[in-house]
Amino acid sequence: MLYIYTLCVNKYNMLDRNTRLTIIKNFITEKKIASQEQLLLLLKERNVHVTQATLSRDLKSLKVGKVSDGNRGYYYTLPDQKMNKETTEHFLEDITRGYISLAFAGNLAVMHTLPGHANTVAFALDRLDLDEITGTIAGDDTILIILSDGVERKDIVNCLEQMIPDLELPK
Amino acid sequence: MLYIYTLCVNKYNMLDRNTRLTIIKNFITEKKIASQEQLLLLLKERNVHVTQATLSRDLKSLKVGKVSDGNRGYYYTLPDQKMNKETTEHFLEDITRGYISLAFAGNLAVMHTLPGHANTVAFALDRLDLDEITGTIAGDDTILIILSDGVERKDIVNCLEQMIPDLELPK
DNA sequence: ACACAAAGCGTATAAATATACAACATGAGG
DNA sequence: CCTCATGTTGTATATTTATACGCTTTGTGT
Repeated sequence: MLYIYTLCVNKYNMLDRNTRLTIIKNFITEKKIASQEQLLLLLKERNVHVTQATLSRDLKSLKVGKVSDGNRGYYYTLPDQKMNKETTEHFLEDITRGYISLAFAGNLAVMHTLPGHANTVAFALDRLDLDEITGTIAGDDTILIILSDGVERKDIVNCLEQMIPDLELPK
Repeated sequence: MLYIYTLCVNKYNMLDRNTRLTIIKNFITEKKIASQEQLLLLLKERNVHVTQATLSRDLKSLKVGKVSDGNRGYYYTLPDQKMNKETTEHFLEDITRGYISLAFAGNLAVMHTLPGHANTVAFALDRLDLDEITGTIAGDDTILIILSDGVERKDIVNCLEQMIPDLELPK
């Protein structure tokens, strides 16, 4: 992951707010951050100097939550973006966000997703209305994709690859 | 929803801790609770008298998180019970606890479980990361298991038998 | 250029949450 | 019965997070 941010500063040496929010989002996605103080230090390492008060406001505006790590700790999380926008672009984003892997068995395809994302991804696949896909069934993190008659593995891989070049698809 | 709790109190008039935790879980499930103070009042209405300190400890032990409501507010949430312990031993226990039977159809396997256990068992099967299994889809008491290419029925039976000798598997 | 409104920030402080500590309760072993 | 180890709680306090207030910046209309 590469962080890109402008170095534009005003006379008060403040980084642009949106840039800071982006950096914060990246930190929260990548690391398990337990407190604003910890985040403050991480930002300081990146030469982003703000106070705890600003951070508190930033987190609220990002709608960041705090959840258990399963043991004794807590860490910040970004909210699930289950937006209701109904555009192809949005569906592709949903797929990209949840996708982990794709495999085949017989005439079925099995897509693994992040936990809880299967529904969102399957919904997106349905709404894309692809000829190659007859239907999908979603569990929690697995989607069964029923391929249309005569559709080969490479067809569906090509189809997905064309729409979302970033996906790590099977050969 | 009916709340059931014992009225057993000791000489310090304290309700049983587990009972209180159950009541708290119910509240958190049903309502959007934004602070410990609010929860304190709700409990008081049910004649459960504790201090904020105890509540803080209760929430931590329940691994309760706090997430955005999408607007300006935050509310408590219980963690997904799926992501708890992540050890092979634990997964095998989950399978043993829920397993009822296994059957085959084509290149698919169908596992029956105790009602409500399918998700837990399927999650465990997934996380064991077996070569023989391409994916699973869980309903309430049934799991569809998609076998990997070239895997025979006896392969999957052997595999499960080796890991969990106690299971009653098909001959 | 000027006035005004809106947004962003830091300081100081308030509000919310966590915890150190000591008291009491409970259960196991002697 | 006693003693020790463990667990639960309240009080008081520490830590963490949110916000009121005043200042600076930026944009907009005149």
